[in-house]
Amino acid sequence: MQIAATYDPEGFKDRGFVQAISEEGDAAGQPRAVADLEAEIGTLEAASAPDAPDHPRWIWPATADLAPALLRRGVRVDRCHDLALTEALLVAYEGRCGAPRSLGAAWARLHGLPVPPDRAEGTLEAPADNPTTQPALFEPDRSGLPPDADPLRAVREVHAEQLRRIAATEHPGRFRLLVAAESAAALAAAEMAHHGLPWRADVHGEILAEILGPRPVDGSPPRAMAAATAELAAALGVRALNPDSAPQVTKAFADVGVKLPSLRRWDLEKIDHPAIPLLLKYKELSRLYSFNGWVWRDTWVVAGRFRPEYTVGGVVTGRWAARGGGALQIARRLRKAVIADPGWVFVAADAAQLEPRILAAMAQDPGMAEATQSDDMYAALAGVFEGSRDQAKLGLLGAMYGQTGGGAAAPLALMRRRFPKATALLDEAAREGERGRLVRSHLGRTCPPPSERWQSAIAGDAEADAADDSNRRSGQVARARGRFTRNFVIQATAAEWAEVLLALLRQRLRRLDGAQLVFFQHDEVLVHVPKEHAAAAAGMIGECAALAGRLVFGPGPVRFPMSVHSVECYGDAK
DNA sequence: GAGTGGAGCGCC
DNA sequence: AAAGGGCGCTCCACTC
Repeated sequence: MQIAATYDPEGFKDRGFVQAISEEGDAAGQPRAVADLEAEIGTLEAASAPDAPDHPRWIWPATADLAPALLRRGVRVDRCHDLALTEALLVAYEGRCGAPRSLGAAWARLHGLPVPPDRAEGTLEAPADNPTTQPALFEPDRSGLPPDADPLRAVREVHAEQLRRIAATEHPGRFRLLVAAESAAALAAAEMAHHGLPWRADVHGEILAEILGPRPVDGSPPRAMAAATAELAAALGVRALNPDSAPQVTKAFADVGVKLPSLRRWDLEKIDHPAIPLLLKYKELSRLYSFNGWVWRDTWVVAGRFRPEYTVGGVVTGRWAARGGGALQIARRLRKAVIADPGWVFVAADAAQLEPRILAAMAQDPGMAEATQSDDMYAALAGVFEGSRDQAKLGLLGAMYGQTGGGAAAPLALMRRRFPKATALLDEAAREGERGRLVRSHLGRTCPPPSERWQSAIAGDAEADAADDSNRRSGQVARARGRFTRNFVIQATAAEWAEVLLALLRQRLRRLDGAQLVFFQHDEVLVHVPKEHAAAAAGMIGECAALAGRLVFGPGPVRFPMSVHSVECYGDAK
């Protein structure tokens, strides 16, 4: 059963409307005003089992606006159709990537009215002392609907129109799966933000103290950083130096006769001078201090949980973005602070070599598909690449990233010869990009059109006097676009496979009392679960990975193995 | 003093 | 001759 649901944009926070609608998107019941929309949703969710045929699928403006409030009240929703996320997928498919996606925008487009811009998402505030703080009585309305519009009717109309547009895509079944997975992912993201990632502030503090020294009381740099700065200055023969200042560092090295091509670690490591290791040491310490130091811990770890906010579809390729605390860049050495509650464990799973497997499945390349039978594709292909696993990895990754030169040249040539179908798929995507065309993932997520810079570089090509220079530049811009589209088809399809996996896993984990999804990072998932359920959760992850492969690509030979570990500490997972 | 852009790092 | 995709975050330098 599908139920349209929306807050009353005019009313108190909790007021809203619901109405049953048919599979085709038509009204199938009377609209009802309810005094407490969240309670109403909870009641209807609880009225039937999740796998019952009449269990609700909520058609609503935006999961990100509704799900947090529902979770605060203990309401867990099973399925939804997120109109804003779907609208974003559809406008991108139709070549208008980035067009406003709110319910109000979609409704205005439908009626030929001026389209309001999306309301900027508020910047994420550091969490308050009490993470369950009640929201304000009036929530700002983000729907973008004009005040005189009937919100329920807008939901109904936009939904019906979206169903029509989905049916008009080249592969409607695939697109429907994409919409379902994206909507389920939004529910999962809200749940993860609600649960938070277990984080031991005391263990974090021990790591910092060990590496940086005691916490400074006055905002001065910690002991180890001050020492590294002093040693660096001494080695360069200067009295004082700010190692974070590129001009100062460049000049100090120049004064001792060393020309630095850049301050990147990669470039610095090639230079033989006693001050270089000191500079690298400083950069390492400084990164920890400024990015994940005491200030970070005190800001983001509240009541034993790290609570970032995830943005589903926040990246053009369909990967999630995260705001707050750099959630998708948790440094490896800090994962020691991610420790399960007493009696609980993490079941940590990551998809092994996901992107080459995605390529094998998309391209239906028999040689690559054969290699996916192994848990280590690169090792399985070493024979093809003159016995070297490293060369196999270089060839596969280089082909997907658009690398051409350097050490990758030889393995890329082998890749081209031995896996022609896979190479052809990538080359085709790159060619389309270089011509300014759009490319799509397997399920239909579509890349943005070329930037203005790209357009003007190509256009400027014809007019420029210095034709050589201009040609070279426009060629560079076109090739950069080609590398983007080449990678897009793989990264975007990998992201949708991962979202399908997440959607399946989220459903299945309901059977395990207490199990919580607490972290998701592109191809990796962390489940926090009572110890006695760890084996069951691990089994579910493997099953869901295999099922995700069949749902996205249909039956086929490509394997998607997961590497799964039950650990008390995330740092022990790999 | 606030805002912007680039450099650089580290996660996938 | 060389030519690697996506992000978030922090720093500095620079501009207004």
